[in-house]
Amino acid sequence: MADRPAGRRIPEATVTRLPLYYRALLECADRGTETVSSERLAELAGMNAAKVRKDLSYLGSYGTRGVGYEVEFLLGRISGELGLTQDWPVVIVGVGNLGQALANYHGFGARGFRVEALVDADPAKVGEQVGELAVESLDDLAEVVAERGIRIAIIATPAPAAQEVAGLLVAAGVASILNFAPTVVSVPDGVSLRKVDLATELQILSFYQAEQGNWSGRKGSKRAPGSSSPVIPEVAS
Amino acid sequence: MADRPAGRRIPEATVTRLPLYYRALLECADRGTETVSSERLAELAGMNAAKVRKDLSYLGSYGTRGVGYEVEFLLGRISGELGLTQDWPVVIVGVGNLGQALANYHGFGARGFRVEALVDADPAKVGEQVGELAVESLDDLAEVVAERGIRIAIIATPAPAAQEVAGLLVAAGVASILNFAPTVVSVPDGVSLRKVDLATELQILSFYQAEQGNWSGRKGSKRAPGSSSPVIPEVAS
DNA sequence: CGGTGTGAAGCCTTTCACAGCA
DNA sequence: TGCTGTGAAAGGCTTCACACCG
Repeated sequence: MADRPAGRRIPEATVTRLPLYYRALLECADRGTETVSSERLAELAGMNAAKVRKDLSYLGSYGTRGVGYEVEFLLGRISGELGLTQDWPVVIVGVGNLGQALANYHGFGARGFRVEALVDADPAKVGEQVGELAVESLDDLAEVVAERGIRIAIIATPAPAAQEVAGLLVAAGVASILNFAPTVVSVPDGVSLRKVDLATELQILSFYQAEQGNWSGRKGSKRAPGSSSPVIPEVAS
Repeated sequence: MADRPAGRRIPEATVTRLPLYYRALLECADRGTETVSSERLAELAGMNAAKVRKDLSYLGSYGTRGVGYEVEFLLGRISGELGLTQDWPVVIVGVGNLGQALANYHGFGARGFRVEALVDADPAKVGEQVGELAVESLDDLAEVVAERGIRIAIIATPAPAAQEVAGLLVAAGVASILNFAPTVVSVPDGVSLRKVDLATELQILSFYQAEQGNWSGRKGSKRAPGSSSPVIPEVAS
């Protein structure tokens, strides 16, 4: 949050890139670098310098001409904007292959997210231990979400269950959902939804693969989208 | 492939949506529906009708005015375009939590991709059985890729190994890479690269979450963003 | 000088709206 | 009449290029 230049809205495309800058800046900090130029930052984030400057300008004018950006300061600025100054408790719904892998993925904790609960509809799975957590019942979802103040959820169920689970999550007070189930899920206004679809990503690659016979200089797929969204995503060079 | 209207290039944004239409059409086919209107298809794919028509028009004019699109025909058209008429053998490099989950994920097989090999740099993991496959050594990567005609790879290694693995893959002849490692990877021109970054996705959600105090009608992010796909257009290990 | 900050231009994507065909 | 196909308009994103400042 903090005091971004009044009335300035950060474009969606920029928002999806802030985490990349954040990661790049963390690397700089680890190495003890104190300032970075937009060019260097672009290199670390797989971007180009003009885009970096434009993006950062939405946060305010925090660079020093002739020098660059202060790493620590910018880190604070971005983590504030991304809401990473606090730890977000997260619930994962669906404890299959993917759900378990996500539960054991330590990249979340390192980035301000704490997997606080695992939930599954299958009674056979309830009670099972996964890492530090015991799987809880879908019936207790509302309670779990409310008690632990959870606002962010990950859906890792099979496709047919996803929409129903999303409904339960929203009813329980979750405001942001990351959906891994390969199906369309809709949520009411005011709830954020992003999706990650593994098979879809491969199919997109397959398109360019198939196209390669008559290749004619198209850039692979810098992703960005999105898809990333994500996909965006985002380099082929 | 096939005879798309000569000289017509399919925009990147459209390409990322073709898999969604494909999935929606498969649902229609399952239900025995023979034709769909752009409106219905939009609903099933979480899109709007105008966009669907525009997107499909890049494949050629295959709808019937006053009626809609023939499901079977369009399925054939899209799967041809996406190169799904053949099965693509895929190699997964990095058999940690995520790599294993991906190896066991049956959504790939259902969509024209066959996980044909698992590779890891850790000698302790080599030989280990994961599902139907035995883990092979990174040292044998080039051989594995060449012998099985692999063109598509998934990187599910820790971040520090990703760039090196990408290099090995490209050298071995892989032309499309899906990167789950949370780091920037660069590849030469002509090689397609997409990325899925789990922590990044959560951070984007976190942004909108943090923003909610001063919410003012921005759509959370129904992905497109991207996402990535997006659904994101996304995971890491 | 070197590197930021930013108008302006250009490109891509989405949306609109309606002509045209089954 | 109903729904596609598509020009045209609108909006957003990226790139350019340079004024400005430390």
